[in-house]
Amino acid sequence: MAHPAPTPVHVPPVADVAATWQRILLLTARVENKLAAVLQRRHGIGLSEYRALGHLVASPTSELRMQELADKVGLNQSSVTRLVARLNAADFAYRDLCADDKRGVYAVITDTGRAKYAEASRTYEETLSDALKEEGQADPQLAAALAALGALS
Amino acid sequence: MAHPAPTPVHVPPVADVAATWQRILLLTARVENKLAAVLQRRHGIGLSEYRALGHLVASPTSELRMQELADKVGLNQSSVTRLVARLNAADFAYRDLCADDKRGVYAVITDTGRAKYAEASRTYEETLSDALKEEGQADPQLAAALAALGALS
DNA sequence: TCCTTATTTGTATGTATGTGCAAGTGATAT
DNA sequence: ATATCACTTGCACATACATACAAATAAGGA
Repeated sequence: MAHPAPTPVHVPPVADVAATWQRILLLTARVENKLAAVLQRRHGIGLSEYRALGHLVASPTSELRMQELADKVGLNQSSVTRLVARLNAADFAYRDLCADDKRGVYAVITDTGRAKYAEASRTYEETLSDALKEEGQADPQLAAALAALGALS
Repeated sequence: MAHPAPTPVHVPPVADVAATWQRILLLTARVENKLAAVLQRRHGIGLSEYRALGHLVASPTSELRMQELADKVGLNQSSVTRLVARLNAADFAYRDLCADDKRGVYAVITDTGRAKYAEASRTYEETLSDALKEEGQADPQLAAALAALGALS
């Protein structure tokens, strides 16, 4: 083959979708593991618990129906039953029966839960920002993608 | 305050890192769940199993040390012991003792495993591409980020 | 050198946990 | 009544962590 086209400096990396997906998964796994570890160590709380508290805090009424909470945290109903049980055991939330529909159950955040969330959220945000920044430095292409989402700094 | 700076047409969406991270997590959760479901239904195989087979196929020697495999699939060493046990039970791989280091164990893919992977990988790639495309359509900003990584089409 | 002992390495097993699915229960709606 | 809804419970499973074990390697002492 005479005169093969000179390879451009930046070979556009062939977009192997599966390989790219794996990179994304490894990113999320590393960051999530770090978040979970830090939250557990510094505040004695799990990721699911933390996020559930976050959604409860964000609720104007300080409470959410079990199914709503399930949707928000991305767990199924049965998992949320147990999650709220754990929050209850830690005194971060309690279960309140719905007055007008006796099937319904509200998960309500307590003051203790609020305080725990306030405390943990500083750690969470900081750890998350740092972790993403770090990942971005190791992989500029990833950094660009994260920046496009507004996930950096 | 007189003369506040006129708000530009595109308010740069305030980059709440945590909220963005949640979007990414929901994306991965949805896609991974879909992949897992389709793989399980059409090929009777789990995601971890599929990915382990992928790494074994990619190995020039068709085998990997347990710890190597653990690193690649992003699982704990003990989880890989059980993962390979499942692959073994399904006749997709077998365990081979390392000759020069009797502590070492190789996980070796079988022809059956190879065939299963070849078959499942078509489903996997297709499902993944479709799912990402779909997610991208629902969220243009996400689409841009995915495109930056070469994860689309 | 050879033997003994300690440390490290590679993997396996016991146990606990969080999760999903399927089935169950009681309340509501049609 | 019957079906549907909101949630809970029983069960199974994949995973992580701590521990155990066996092989390899290192360190001394004769």
